[in-house]
Amino acid sequence: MNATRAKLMAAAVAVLRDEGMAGLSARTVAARAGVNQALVFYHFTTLNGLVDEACRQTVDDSVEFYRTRFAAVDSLVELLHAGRELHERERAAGNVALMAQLLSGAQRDDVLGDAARYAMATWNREIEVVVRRVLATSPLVGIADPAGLARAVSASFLGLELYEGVDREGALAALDALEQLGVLVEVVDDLGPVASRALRARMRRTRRGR
Amino acid sequence: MNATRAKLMAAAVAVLRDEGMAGLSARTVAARAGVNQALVFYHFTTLNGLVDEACRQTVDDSVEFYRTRFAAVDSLVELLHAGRELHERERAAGNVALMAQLLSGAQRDDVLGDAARYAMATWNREIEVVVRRVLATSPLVGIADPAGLARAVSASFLGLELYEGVDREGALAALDALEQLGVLVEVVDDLGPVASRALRARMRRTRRGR
DNA sequence: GTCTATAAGATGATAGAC
DNA sequence: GTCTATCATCTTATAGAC
Repeated sequence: MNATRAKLMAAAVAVLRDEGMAGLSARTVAARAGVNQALVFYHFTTLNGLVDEACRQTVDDSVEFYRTRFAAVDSLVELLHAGRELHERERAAGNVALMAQLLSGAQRDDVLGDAARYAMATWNREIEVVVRRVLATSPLVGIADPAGLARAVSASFLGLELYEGVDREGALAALDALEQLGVLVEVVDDLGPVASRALRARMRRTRRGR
Repeated sequence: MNATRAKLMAAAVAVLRDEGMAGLSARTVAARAGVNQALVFYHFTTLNGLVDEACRQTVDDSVEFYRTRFAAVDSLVELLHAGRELHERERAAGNVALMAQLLSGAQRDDVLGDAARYAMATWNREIEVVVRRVLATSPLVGIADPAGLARAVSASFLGLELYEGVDREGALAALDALEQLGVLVEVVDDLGPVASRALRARMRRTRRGR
């Protein structure tokens, strides 16, 4: 694979992480890559074309990295631990900030829109498999919706990352509170069969009541 | 109050909602307001100054609108209903999209950063009061953190709104799944005193174990 | 493939007429 | 307060030399 292409894609990701969509231009990216600005258009036709490819590859790499880790998860406790580890690691790598900026820019541009849809779908597909497997042995099976939960989790992480950009302490407090709620689900998960049955009956009733 | 000032502020909010930060410029805002571009700088000194004032006022107005509504909430069931109503209404008004774009732009600009901090703090303050009051009569009192939960809720809504911009169906599925989990908390809330005590003891143990 | 040079246009912001 | 006209700077993108 071409070395300049790779340098430009890495630089595009770096600029989006550090400066956001507002700081992105063919010139800022090229300067970061240490190459000439015209090469952006030679290799990727348009600036958004570069962002598109760069984001897709970043997501593919991340998801690939976690595939084996996810495969080992088969209980809610393990899922909470894996989720925390994933979040810490992705955050440190700046990948969540990257996604947030991509989604933000995607509201206006169709190319970025496709890239954003691809990124979210790739993550959601992976998360949904794990959530589905974990829920299978939980009292919540048949009640909770794995596809919806997977989407809620990834979207919430995005929002938390945006928030962290302006208020780090507040975002950390939010994460702790969510982990707390995760523990609640964990406790429910550990209920005996009688309590489980009662809970499920109660939730079915509440659902119908809405 | 000056009419042109008001028109420019309304136009800035409209542009941010419909086109995002990427579509914002003194010219696009002025065109939308039906006034000359130079007036942005006459009235607000800089473009970000205009965005700053416009966002602050929008947040103040929204929070003010919900203050009486929130004051009537004193149970988890009511909180879930009020939250759903608030979300629908704010989403329809485009205020969540506005916040998401503000937060996105705030990663790079200090003026927008201040505005974003103000907006989040204003919402969080209001939500936290309600969460605290509701938790007071819940088995989760002393376990769940109202300040953290308030921040988690507002940040998650932001992420969901960004996600909805690229995948409407996915975002709606996520919202439904979250409402489902809300029902779970509601069920816990309705436990009798014996079950409550058992749950709290169990959660304390789990917390220490971490 | 990579560079320089440059076109064609958008941007924030200001000066000055009215 | 509002306008026109303008500056300096930045943008994406291309043409053509090497």
